[in-house]
Amino acid sequence: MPEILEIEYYRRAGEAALRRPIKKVLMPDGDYLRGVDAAEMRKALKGSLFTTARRRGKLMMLDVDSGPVLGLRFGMTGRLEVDGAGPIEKLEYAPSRQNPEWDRFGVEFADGGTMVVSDPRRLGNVTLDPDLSKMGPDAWTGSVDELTAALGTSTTSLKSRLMDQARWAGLGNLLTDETLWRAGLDPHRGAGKLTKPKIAKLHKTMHAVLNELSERGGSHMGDLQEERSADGRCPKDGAELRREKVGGRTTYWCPKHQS
DNA sequence: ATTGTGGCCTGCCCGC
DNA sequence: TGCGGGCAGGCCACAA
Repeated sequence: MPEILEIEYYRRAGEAALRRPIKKVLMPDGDYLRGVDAAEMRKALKGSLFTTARRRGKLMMLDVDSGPVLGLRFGMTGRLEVDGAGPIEKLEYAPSRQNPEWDRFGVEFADGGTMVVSDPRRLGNVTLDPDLSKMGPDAWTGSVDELTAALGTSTTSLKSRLMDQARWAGLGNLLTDETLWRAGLDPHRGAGKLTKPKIAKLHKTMHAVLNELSERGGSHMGDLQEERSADGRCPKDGAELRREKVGGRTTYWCPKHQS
């Protein structure tokens, strides 16, 4: 489920996990660790505490006072729970009922509380010292110039470029569709073919989407969302929405006003 | 290098 | 009610 907005909710929730000594590292699913084994992870966290909760794109990071950085990626169905509660949100596709079997990683604090990553589909992962060099600017804070650079002269579709985390980090399928729909841009349009004013509009629209949907409660709260189904119609002009794969992802868009 | 594709996993929903 | 197919908000390895 999570895109940049949800990861930001998790980051905020993660602030409740700061400055609490870690008593135990919970690793019920060894495969959930990437590039680090259970012993190394335990060594890095046990007896230490988190000092900062950060985020870049869809990557959440918790700085550990002893030096390492814990990286959390949530995949499509991951969620973070601190002291048994997740941030308030509606889970559209992820199972809404919690199941302890889906706990993949966590820590138990000396005070008895916990921070747990639950991920039914196991597409997320946990790392130490995540490599940020292959990640683009954060979509929420990136500038117009950075967006322009991210689009570059690429001939790939605008949609797939916006979702390329190595160029522009944070947008997922829903936020991209909502943004392009509001900006009146055809998702198939060549990424590197936008005029300067179009890029400026895209940037402005994207920020409006992020700020607005963040307040509404998440990536699934877009104006387009409820029409994301068979026979969906454009909320702007009533045209029948197209549903097709763009950049490998199911895409809804309005052929009447997106060009 | 860049771009497209398939696959990873599992749960859920819909139609039969 | 049960079953099978298709779907899923992400990301990575791989091939062309």
